[in-house]
Amino acid sequence: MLHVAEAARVSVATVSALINGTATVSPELSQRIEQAIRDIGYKRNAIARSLKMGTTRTIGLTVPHITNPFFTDVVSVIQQAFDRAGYAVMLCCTDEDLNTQDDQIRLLLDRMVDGLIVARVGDGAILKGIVESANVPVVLLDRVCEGVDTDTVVLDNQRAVFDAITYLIDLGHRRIGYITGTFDISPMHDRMAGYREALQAAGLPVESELVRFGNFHEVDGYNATMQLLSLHDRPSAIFSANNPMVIGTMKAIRDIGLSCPQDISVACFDDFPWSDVFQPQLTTVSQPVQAIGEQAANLLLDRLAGNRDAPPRKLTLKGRLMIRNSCRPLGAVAQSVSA
Amino acid sequence: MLHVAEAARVSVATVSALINGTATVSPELSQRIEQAIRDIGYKRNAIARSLKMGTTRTIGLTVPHITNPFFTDVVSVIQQAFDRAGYAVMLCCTDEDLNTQDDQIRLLLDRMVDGLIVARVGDGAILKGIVESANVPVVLLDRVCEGVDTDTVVLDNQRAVFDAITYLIDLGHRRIGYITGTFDISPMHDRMAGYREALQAAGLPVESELVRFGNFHEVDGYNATMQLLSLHDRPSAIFSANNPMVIGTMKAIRDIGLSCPQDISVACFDDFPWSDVFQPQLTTVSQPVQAIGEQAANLLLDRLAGNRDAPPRKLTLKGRLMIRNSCRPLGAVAQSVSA
DNA sequence: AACGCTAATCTAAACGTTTCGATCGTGTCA
DNA sequence: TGACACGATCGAAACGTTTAGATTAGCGTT
Repeated sequence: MLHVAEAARVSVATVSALINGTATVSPELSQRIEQAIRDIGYKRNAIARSLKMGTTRTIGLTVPHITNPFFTDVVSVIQQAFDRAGYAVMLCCTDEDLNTQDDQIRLLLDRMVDGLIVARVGDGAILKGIVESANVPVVLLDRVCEGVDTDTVVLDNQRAVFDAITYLIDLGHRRIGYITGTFDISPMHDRMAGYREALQAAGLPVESELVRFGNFHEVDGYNATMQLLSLHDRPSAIFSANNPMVIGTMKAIRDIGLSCPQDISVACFDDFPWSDVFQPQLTTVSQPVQAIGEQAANLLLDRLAGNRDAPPRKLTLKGRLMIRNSCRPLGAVAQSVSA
Repeated sequence: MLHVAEAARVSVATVSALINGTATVSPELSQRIEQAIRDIGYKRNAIARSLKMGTTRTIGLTVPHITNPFFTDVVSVIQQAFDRAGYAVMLCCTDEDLNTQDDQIRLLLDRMVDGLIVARVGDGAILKGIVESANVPVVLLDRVCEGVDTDTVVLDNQRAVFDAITYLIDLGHRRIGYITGTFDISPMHDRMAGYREALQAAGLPVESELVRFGNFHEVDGYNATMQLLSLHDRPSAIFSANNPMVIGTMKAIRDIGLSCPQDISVACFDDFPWSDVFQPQLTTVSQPVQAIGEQAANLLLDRLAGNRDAPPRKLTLKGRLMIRNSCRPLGAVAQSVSA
């Protein structure tokens, strides 16, 4: 900018005024300056600007795994929304690891991000600290965090799983295996509550041998399913509480020589774009990813636009059960298949 | 830092020296400073540091669509690699749009990213300018760019498609539909060359009615497939040159009342994690995503480590044909199926 | 003619670091 | 004992912007 100013024989203040439109500058100087900018190929340095202005027009986004299609889609929507608003987004993947998450949030804050969207991991003690020291607005995505009172957008997980399990019960299933991630994040907790609630509403027992834990990855779903299928009295249906794990479930079913839905019914949380067209067509709980991403972006953009003092807004969206053909009715139909 | 210095009754220079270990500072001052840092909760401002140092420890990464599983995986690998190295990554999605890409690259450069990894779009004129003005190292991913001479990691696309098409020909297919994206990006061009080469090697004609263009999205694959299937003499196999489009292909096959592989064989570029387990199990060309991401990251990290003057390095990796059950042999087997 | 008002422009401080060169004790050696 | 080197510390400039406040010129009023 100094060079531009010299070339145009004006002060840097005038150049700045012209670029930002913060003051009127005469036509002749404007022209000289614009010419100089072109000649030199000047580009404003956003870092210097950020330092002075105290804002980077960059936000931080952390998710557990970008390869989980749910997060892929949400990240994509959020990225687009901020792109439109002229913000850059720094993406971090925490790999479901609390320390990694802490490091990454620190890294983002050091870089003076203007805001944070976090699909958190772990118990959120650090998050609490950040939200309370309250220099940047934070919106929590997909996962609430007790004790952290800030903008949030989540799904009504309990209701969604309740509906899915009730659907299985209505089909005649009585022993329904349930594969979950660890309970330190709210969705897993709430989804489990939906499972319990549905069983209880139907007067069925909640049997602990039917509930298996995994660490969110395909391989965990595989192992959990293997355990379920080798039970003495094996379940007739399996519900997987996240979608990378359901791939493992299907592989386990195949490897053990069974088939879905003939021998065992399967449903899971989170939809796949290809579910409609490959067999078995999975019955899933579909999250409104577009809305989730947009709402999260809007909440944050609103804070960034200056609306800092409004009380925390908590949005809860509804999931939708997508009934396809991976779950079969038990009873009458069972005979016809085994015949 | 000023506050820390005051609280510890030292100069800012000493605080800086301690934090960065750039000079020895006596035990007693060290202790006072560390105490002050803890008391105040001081965090070094990375923006100010970047301004002074001329480096942000941030890189820019642009891809066409993060929802394309290939890019999802590559982004994930790259993100991890830079995370390990203490770099942040700014992610941009260009949506296969040249102007968007230009804007985003400018945005990244304004923010003084230390380097750029680009899966480009369009003809790359801007890219050429950037690479030539040469203040930041650029590595090209997945897509080369003629006239731009810089580090690159790509697949041997022609060979990979040659192998896939040859496989179909060996199965007895003679009319093989081919769905491609536009030729302004190198992989589409090279993959088409592989298709041509395979047909010619087998003495088969390249018929233009069998080649359909789409804009990389599922819906484009759908439309292209519809056209292919309504040809007077329809193809017995379809190869899709990217993987979002193959979902559209499968939907079109379903909607038109045919089934794969009984009525029509399908193969595509890029693998899916679930291909093994859902029916039909797609035969695909699998790219070594892990290696691609790591190599790209390594090339850039090497430049960032100071190795600026080495001549551009061009890496070409090999794809792998994953034969599953979505393509069936023509001839003898055909009868037994239709019986 | 002196005055005030407005519009255009400039000067200089500030943002929070890093780093060069200067300063100041202290101990060592001739 | 004076000179000197050395280690520890500090002062201040610099990175490239923004912006408050000062300055200047032009012009209409009284």
